[in-house]
Amino acid sequence: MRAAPTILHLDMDAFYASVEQAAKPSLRGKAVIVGGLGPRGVVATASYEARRFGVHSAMPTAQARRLCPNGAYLIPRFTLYRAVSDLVMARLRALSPLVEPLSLDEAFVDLEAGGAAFDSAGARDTAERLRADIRAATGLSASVGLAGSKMLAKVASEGAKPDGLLLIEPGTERELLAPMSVRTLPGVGPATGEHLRRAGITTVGELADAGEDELVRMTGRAHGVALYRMALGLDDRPVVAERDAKSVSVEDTFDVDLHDRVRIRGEVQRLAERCVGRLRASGHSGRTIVLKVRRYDFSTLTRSETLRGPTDDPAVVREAAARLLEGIDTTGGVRLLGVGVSGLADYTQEDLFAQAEAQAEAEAEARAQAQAQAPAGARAPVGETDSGGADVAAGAQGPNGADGGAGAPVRAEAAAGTGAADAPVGESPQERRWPAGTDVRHGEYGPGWVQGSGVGRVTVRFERPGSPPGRVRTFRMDDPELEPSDPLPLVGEADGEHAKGDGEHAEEGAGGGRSGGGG
DNA sequence: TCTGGGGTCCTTAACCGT
DNA sequence: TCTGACGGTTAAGGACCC
Repeated sequence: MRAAPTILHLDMDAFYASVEQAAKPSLRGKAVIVGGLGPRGVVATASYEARRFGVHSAMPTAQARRLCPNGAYLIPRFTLYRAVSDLVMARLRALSPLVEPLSLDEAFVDLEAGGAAFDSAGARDTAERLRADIRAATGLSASVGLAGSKMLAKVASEGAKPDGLLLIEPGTERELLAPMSVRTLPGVGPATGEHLRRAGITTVGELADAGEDELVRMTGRAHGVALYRMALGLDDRPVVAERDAKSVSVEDTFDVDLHDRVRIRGEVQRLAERCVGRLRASGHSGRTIVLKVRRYDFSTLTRSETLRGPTDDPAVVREAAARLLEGIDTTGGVRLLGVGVSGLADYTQEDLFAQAEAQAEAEAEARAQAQAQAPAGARAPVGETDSGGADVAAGAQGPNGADGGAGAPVRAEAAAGTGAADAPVGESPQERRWPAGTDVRHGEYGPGWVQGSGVGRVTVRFERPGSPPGRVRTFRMDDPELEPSDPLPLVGEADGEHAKGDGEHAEEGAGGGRSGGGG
């Protein structure tokens, strides 16, 4: 009674980069790198064309530019990726109620639970239809792994990439795994891999031979047991739809290290506000406030404080974060700051009033106890919770249209300035930023995207998902005809229209993608 | 120009109460 | 009363994943 290979793992190929290529016809077949573009940015996703140059995720963008100077470097556009992801996940949910998303571009599906397949042939069939379906809906390719467990399905999809399908027949898993590197197992990263290598273990087969006791001794209880089972191909974790979030956090890495204590305090306050904004948006409150500080030498400290009860009051989180910061030595400089909240409860707006009260009282310890106990029944009208009103407004200044902020955290001061009145920057007031990859619309030329900018100019390529590669034009940064716009759907109202296939050599357009003023 | 951002889970240590 | 074992909670750090 071995399990039929009806656990499916789906992995979209080079997802962010593929979406960009689908959205920007001139980039198809070109090296595309999506990630942070600042001096400390890293690559989130590289297209397969870029990987041929040795570029891969998690590599510093600066290094990627050295390896692949002619690639197109773009900031991530999460709103668009999320929209595409929703289309894909909807396809999966049509197959089974048991869909477990791992990220925007990956998910497990229990086909048997949905009645979509009960044996190898059925699973293969379903998976091929799914891949075709996803391609039709999004224009993107996906790789699929099928096996009797999550771990093996994932190993299979890895082997299927790109644009493939691989099914591991029950009974063959041990032989299949044995020669593979220990690093192919989920949970074995650089540290554990190196640890095992020093013990002379490099393959999954050797891992299995080592035995459970030995592995537990080497890597600890939980890890060792899991490792041994995986090495044998054993994995009975179920596919679970809907898992609750356990924490919410935000962090920013700065272009240059921060030294000024006042500035550092200010940034922590901003991060606390942002964090609470996200916390509330998710309908949660939380009990433990965490401050994260990465110093100039990359050493990372965290400090946390657990409150008496959960809160979603920005003032409370700000103050806790400020307190935690006071205990940290920042001489030498700070490269990253972060604020998080964990110990989540799904308290929502009604509890705000009670929370604020409880916290105000928190200093007076004895009474706080009584407060926490108070029934949540005292639901205050939202309008009355003064603090509530205030931070709703504060939260509202963030999501100003595009979520572009995600791409350029480091320039937060400038970027946040778009909607906020708080920009203290006196000079160059109308200076707009046009990060590479941004969607724009021009009054005369229509939709396009920013290919690069610098020295007061911005270069835009006018094309859209359904169109042939478009042509490039350069404008002044403050051109009134030019404005940011929302992304267009990848597949949709096929704008049939003018299919003017003029030559307009799109070639070498990618080269222009470099945004740096360097050129 | 070294090394993002958002998470999860595990381990260890300290501390408290039984 | 002293001591030890043990469990739960909190805090800090680390590994890992996409």
